[in-house]
Amino acid sequence: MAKGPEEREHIAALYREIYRVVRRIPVAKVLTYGQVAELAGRPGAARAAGAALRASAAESGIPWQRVVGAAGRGRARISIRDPIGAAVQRKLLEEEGVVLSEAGVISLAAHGWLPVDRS
DNA sequence: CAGGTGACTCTTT
DNA sequence: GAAAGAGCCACCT
Repeated sequence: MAKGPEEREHIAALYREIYRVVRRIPVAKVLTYGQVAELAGRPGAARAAGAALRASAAESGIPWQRVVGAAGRGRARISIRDPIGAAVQRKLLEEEGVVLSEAGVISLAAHGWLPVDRS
């Protein structure tokens, strides 16, 4: 494939934007991967948002636990496949006040973050 | 370089 | 409402 320097910088810029968006999510609020991608200026790149967050898990200062998968109907749910990782995210969210059902489902009406409403 | 994978999402069965 | 299909983007082999 041989990615050119331009394309690589483009992707690096996308990651930086994704991290910027995630860092702005308030405590006890969540965004879906799709919303993060959209706010980062790349609608449709939800999967890329997931990859970016996976890579950022090791870094500090990024509240990755506040990004979840869209489940439709104003609902979202933990989307990490690995049971251990999912448990970690659940714990982090509960510690900051996010309410999750036993199946890991979160109400966006209660915890969904609307950037325009940031007061 | 091509094919497989997944922390995605929406539509249709 | 779960399961399957089809798009999507970047990563890894």
